[in-house]
Amino acid sequence: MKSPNLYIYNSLSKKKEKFVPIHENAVGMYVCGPTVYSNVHLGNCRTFLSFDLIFRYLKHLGYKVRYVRNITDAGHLENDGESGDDPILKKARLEQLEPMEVVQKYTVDFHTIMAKFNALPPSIEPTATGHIYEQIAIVEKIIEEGLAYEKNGSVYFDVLKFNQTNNYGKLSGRQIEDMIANTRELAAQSDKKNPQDFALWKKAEPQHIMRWPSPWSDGFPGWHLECTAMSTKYLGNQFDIHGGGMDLKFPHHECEIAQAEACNHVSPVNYWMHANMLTLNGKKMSKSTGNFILPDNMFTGNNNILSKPFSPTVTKFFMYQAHYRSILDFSSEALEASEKGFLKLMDAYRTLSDLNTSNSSSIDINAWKKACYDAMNDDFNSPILIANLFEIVKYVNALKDGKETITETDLSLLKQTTHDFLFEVLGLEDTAIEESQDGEKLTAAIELLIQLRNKARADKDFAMSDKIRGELAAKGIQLKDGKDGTTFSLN
RNA sequence: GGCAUCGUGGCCGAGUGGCUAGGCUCAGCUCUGCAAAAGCUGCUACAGCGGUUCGAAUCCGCUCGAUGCCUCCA
Repeated sequence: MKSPNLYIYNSLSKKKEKFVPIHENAVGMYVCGPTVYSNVHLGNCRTFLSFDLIFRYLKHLGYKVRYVRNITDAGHLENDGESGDDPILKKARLEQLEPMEVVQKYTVDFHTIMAKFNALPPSIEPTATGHIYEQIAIVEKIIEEGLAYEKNGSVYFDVLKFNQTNNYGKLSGRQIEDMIANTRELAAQSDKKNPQDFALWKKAEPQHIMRWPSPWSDGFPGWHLECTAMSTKYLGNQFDIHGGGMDLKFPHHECEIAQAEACNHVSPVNYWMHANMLTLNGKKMSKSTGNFILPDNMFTGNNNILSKPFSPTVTKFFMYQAHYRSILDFSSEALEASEKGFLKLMDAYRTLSDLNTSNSSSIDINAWKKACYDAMNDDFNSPILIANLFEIVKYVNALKDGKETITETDLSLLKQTTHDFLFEVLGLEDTAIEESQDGEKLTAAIELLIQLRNKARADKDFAMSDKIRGELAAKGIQLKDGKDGTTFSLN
């Protein structure tokens, strides 16, 4: 493959950097996946769709990508105190299920939703509970390094000691002094030496069902540990890209860096990438506050936020019209605007197949193609890519009107490039054409009505022609009279 | 309170030290039996106040406002 000129914004350096993978032509990428204790909401999906785009584009460039995205199926404590509650256990009690039934139920839901979005499955999707052994080994190593201590069956990471030789806070831009100065007064029951320390292993309370034996106690791993265990296991001590939602930057990713550096004495990740939040009513979507929408409820229209249902592909197109590092606010108006644009774009793409070619091109397709790649090479700038794709709407119309010309070679390049970006890179789906048998029958029936209407129009029987048009419109079938005949669309 | 990000035209949303982002809406026009659809054209914005500069919406400072993190969260 030719070396692409790809630049990635690195959260660690706060700069765009040229992307140079550790191994030529291969990329290791880890993304923090969901905690499966309830249905994924649309905000969660945005992050995974952002990284789906990145995964797809890296593959499109010719990289062999190993994309690891975990499933967090071992609950984390909600609070540091002993009274903390694990969301998976809480949900299990609520729904009267075994914890692993909860996990299974919402893992399936997650996969179903991501499939509806036409997101590619990751190369490896490991679970936290499947890697308890690896996590224990890491805790042992960190203790051996003298950077963790055991207290009452739990093990904590010694942040202050780590910070003497390393830089804790380099990802999130926090100074440990500030953190100490701003420590809130906690109830004093903690086993930690310092409030900044975080748990590597927690001893299970008697009522805690999810527990595993360890050298320190029957318990469960700390909530930053699984990602370190699974990323290093499948990608090595150092790998190219680590991604996740912006809200995981601190403390989760900061702690991952500390754990990995404590174990392996090297910085684990070359490029840290953070996808920004999807907001609703100007606030982050969040399960705990109830400010969220479930994907299925927007696909069906069963919600009181949106004016109508929106398909997964339109939703995705809407998201990709904003850059992954920008906050995106979710509203019915914005979705509707995206939907109209999307349909227009798809229409133009389809028309590409019906164009006439000439001996010369008046449009510089290679320059246009380069602009598309330049956009994506600039930190995966999908809004610019989409703006470029909208150019084909103008091309198609100008070519149809004979105002521009194109050679057969250029037209096929245009078609191929558009196809690649639309379907391979953005992973969109053309929903207009339902290739079902029912669809064919419906099409045949409507075309018959179109013929009858055109006959009526030719006979100046406008009462009849308007009746056909009106009745079909009432059924959600819109007729569109064009120069080359009448087509229809289903609303 | 601390750390960080952001504030762009009616709406959404890119980007940049000097050159039209793009989409949607709206208006006018073309087409049409009429309408819709489609197409064309038009609508020139960067929170406020200072500073740097030949030139800033883009860099710097301050003010105001919003959001995220600091407790589980994509």
